[in-house]
Amino acid sequence: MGKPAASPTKSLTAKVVKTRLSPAERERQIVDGAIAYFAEVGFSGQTRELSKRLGITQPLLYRYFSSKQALVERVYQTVFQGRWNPEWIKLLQDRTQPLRTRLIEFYRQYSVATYRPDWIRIYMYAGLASPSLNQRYIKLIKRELMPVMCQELRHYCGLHDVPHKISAQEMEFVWGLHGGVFYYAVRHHVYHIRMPVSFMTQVACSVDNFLAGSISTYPRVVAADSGLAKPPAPKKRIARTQSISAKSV
Amino acid sequence: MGKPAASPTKSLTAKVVKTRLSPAERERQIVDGAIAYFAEVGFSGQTRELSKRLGITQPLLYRYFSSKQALVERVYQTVFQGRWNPEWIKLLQDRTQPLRTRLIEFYRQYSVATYRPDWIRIYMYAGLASPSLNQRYIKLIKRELMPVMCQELRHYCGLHDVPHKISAQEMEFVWGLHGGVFYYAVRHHVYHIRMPVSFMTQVACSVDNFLAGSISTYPRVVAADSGLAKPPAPKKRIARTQSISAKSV
DNA sequence: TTGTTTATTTAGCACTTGATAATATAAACT
DNA sequence: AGTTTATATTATCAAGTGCTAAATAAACAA
Repeated sequence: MGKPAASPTKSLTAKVVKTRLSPAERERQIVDGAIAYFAEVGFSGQTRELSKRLGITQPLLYRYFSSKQALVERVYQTVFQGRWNPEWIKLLQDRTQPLRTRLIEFYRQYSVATYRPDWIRIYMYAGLASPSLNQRYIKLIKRELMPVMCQELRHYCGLHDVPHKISAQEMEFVWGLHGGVFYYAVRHHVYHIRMPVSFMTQVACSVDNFLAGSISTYPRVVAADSGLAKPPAPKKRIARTQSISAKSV
Repeated sequence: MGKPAASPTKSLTAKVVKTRLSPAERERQIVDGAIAYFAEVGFSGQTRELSKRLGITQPLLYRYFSSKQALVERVYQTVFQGRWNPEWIKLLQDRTQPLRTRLIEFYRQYSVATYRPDWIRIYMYAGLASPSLNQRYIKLIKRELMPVMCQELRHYCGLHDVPHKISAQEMEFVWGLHGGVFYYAVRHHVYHIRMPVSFMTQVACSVDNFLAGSISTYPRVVAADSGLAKPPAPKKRIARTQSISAKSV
């Protein structure tokens, strides 16, 4: 069975007790290990290497998951699911606090839930392999988070009685902040850039700048939408957009 | 040799003219194909499938590249190299134009060079597989682009005679804008999200908000750094940083 | 103890995949 | 046309890879 080279003197300590786990426990262990492993090497990682890291044999994986694909999808599901906390909406809508405070606190909590190496890496691997899951996640953000942020931003900017629905331009306006914060996390956790400014310091700074600018910028965005969202009749001149010197290069 | 099923009547048209390319041309063709292929499926893509797409046999790849790894590195090199145009610095420093105009024009040109599916996807695959290349690229941005943007931003905010060097906090401030713009491109080209607001419209909007906020925010960032960048003598109280209500959730 | 159940391992199949050597063949040069 | 040169293909290897069936051993019940 074992390698004949193993000296018998070690047999006392070498007799590794292979405990049999309950199916539920073993399954959880496999999923956890798979998350860590696939986050590290991507979904083209091998089942043998995964099993090795788990300290089990490779065929055992197939007792719990019918195929590698099934395991991968379980990893997807586990990672993407339950990352959204509905409490965040209430937090953002709590107007007893300044919006600045709410946004900063939101990003603090949001980052704890999602901006960690495992999540971000699997998020990126998944997005590259097949973007449908990311699309769904982004749709969640777009549906749950963005309208609330826009609503609070309208209030913050004194736009109290804007009749029309929140527009795509307004959403995109907020995505600007959101994307900047996200990319900080990517540089940090995926590219392993040394970040001289802490995440929360940077969030505070970004939020400050975002809000300070919004006072003058956001009303224009809100106003622009109502009329310009759909084709606003081709009244304007043609050469309107940027025709900045094409001199260079 | 061939499949016996092939009817001889087809031999006239079926005789595909396999043109022999010059080594330089063939090599270029392989690299181009490899960029497109690896951008699509990642670097775990197979050499057989790549050769199939190129319309050549798989061993032919090994006449031009000693190993798959060599080809991959050539792809890295080709994609990452020569994306940076030094003219952009001059463009950004041309104070005969408003900073807003310069920033928008910069992002127009920058996006043409880098925010395309191939580049972004390979950038992300590379970053996940081994971040060293991305680190080098980000270092380039940090060294060439960020200081210039910060300098122009100082000028824009009327901070004419700031003695000290541009700080990490200032750089990070600009990364906020840069990251937001980048993430737009990721959502668009990697996650294939339908973007209802065009890239340039969104860039203009982000730049506007960034600049509008900077007037009040950036001076504080610049000032904060000079003293606080390095450990500023432990004079201050301890519980200084964020102590935002930890009440929720 | 003995038997039953089932988690876990051993052994191995079928296929893929990077890589190589031998061979064929198109172009270049007498 | 005949010879040479180097491009391109065919055939194939060895290691890796997802997956399966049978053997083994731990837990539990009689």
